[in-house]
Amino acid sequence: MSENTTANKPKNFIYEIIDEDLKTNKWGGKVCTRFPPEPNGYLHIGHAKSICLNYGIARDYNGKFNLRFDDTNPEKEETEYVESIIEDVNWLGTDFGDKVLFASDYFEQMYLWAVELIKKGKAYVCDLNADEIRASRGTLTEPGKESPYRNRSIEENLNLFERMKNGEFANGTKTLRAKIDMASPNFNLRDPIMYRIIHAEHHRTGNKWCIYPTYDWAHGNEDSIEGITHSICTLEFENHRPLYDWFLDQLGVHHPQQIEFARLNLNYTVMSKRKLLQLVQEKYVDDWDDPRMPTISAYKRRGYTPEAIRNFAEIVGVAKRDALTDISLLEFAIRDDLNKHTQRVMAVLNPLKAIITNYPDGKIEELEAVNNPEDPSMGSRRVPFSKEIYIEQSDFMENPPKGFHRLIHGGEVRLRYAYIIKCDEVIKNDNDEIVELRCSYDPETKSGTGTSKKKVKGTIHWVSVNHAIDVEVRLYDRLFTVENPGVEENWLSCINPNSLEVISNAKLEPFLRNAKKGERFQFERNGYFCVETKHATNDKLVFNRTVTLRDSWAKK
RNA sequence: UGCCGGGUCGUCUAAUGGUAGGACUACGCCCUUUGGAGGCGUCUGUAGAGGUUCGAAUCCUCUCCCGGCAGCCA
Repeated sequence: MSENTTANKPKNFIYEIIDEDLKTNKWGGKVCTRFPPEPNGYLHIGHAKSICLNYGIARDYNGKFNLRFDDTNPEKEETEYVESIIEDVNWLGTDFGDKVLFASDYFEQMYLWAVELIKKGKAYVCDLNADEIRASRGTLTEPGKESPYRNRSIEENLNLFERMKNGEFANGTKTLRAKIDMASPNFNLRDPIMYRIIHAEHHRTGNKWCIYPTYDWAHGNEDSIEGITHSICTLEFENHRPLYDWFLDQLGVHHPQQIEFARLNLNYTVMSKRKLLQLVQEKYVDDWDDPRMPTISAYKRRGYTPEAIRNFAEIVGVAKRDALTDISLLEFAIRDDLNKHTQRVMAVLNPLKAIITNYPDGKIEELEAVNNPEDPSMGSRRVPFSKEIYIEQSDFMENPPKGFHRLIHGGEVRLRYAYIIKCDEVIKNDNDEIVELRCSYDPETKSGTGTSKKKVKGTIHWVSVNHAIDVEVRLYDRLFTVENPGVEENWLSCINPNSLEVISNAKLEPFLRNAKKGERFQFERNGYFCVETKHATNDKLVFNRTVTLRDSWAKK
């Protein structure tokens, strides 16, 4: 619980607030944070930032971190979402104690507190309908008008509120409102609604309740009940803080400090749950975990690691200014992690057959290949080499541009872990398409022998034809063609039509035959890939491309 | 035209009256049996105008720009 636990970390303004609180003993040395999702959709990378922030604070200060579902609206919430959220929060590696918490477990307490406010003359039952309330709220420049029901007696309010709870009234016919100030420049203080009548089945409380607390009334109560010290939320709640404070002050209960920070926005994607839901419902993507989505489950399926996500959260930092973060920061985080930890392997995505004419028929050599040059402890493997191999179509050019380091007609290139070969002949079909290469190899140039005097500019990967396994590979690109689709009037028209490319006949070295679902590899010179966990058949392995390798040649 | 926030390299983020720094990106060089990784280097920034001060990104004033707020959503 000391400051030096964070002494070597870069501090954001929230850490500074907490340091100061510890110094002044504001909370008796306690630090308690929470992540309070509404179970109305899947978690996305922006939520991951919030989770990392809140959990990171609890961890760094030896405090406590709660996972609490803000399930106050039965019409939008589902158990499926609760389950996915728990899974994602776990996957990120947070420790939220021995149980998951729910706002719905506090409904009784909140009801009692509402009664208390009525008794203090601070809340009243209002018979205005939604339209009438909107009409009387005023505008940006004009104050609102007080409800004609604002000055009901405490007894009448108590009676009416109980009858609301008992289900005597239809949806929308009555609300419980806080009696604050209809002339406040802050709309949130113009007699905000605390309870609305919703006759709907709640995913946890069933039909026990037909009145449900609004966010404004519920949220501070939830934080208070759990003993939260720092209630961290995003900027759009800044205007709600005075109300958060007002409720807690009226109640005289534990009063956490609300602190707002700027939510994460990533370019070339959308981050609103509403939009993500629409992408799913209208089938622009597979599902919430479609690898093109910015959801946690999608990143997981695509091959991202929790470490990379956490590191990304660290890299983007925490501040109050609005930001549109470049996706390259995320890609850096995942490459950085995968580079250090993944097994290298050779895979030819778009095969072109090459026959090494002077290599003996039927001969097979088992060549040694390093598994990970970044980590010698990962050892090496044997890769079969033979007369017929596949190389990448893009590794051969008849009319190469200046600076092309790969195979050309009459030129030489090294086959990774094998020999230097020379292209002697280009075979084409009737359509003038290259269908095969005839090459010759130099036996003196075998990899690792140190006998090669030759120097070639390029090294390309390959797979032995007779040993190759056929796999499907899915290449993903950004889901949108514009940097900030979320602000476009017709954002759906900005969807990238080429965000998914399926390659059904990629060739892999046999080492991968028994790759397990979710396993990650680097396909040398191509990128990082992982075995698909969801839509894959048994007869063929399917790989998802997590991210490409940096490619300083492709950029020209 | 109301209230609340916010403006620092292309992007994200530090500097809390005392040398505007880091990461990413881009570019260049070195190295390399992955055009990967790694190493080195370069470019680019305090929204504007005044003021206070020996000294201002930081404090004051005015201006400009951006975001949020008029759900019985969160």
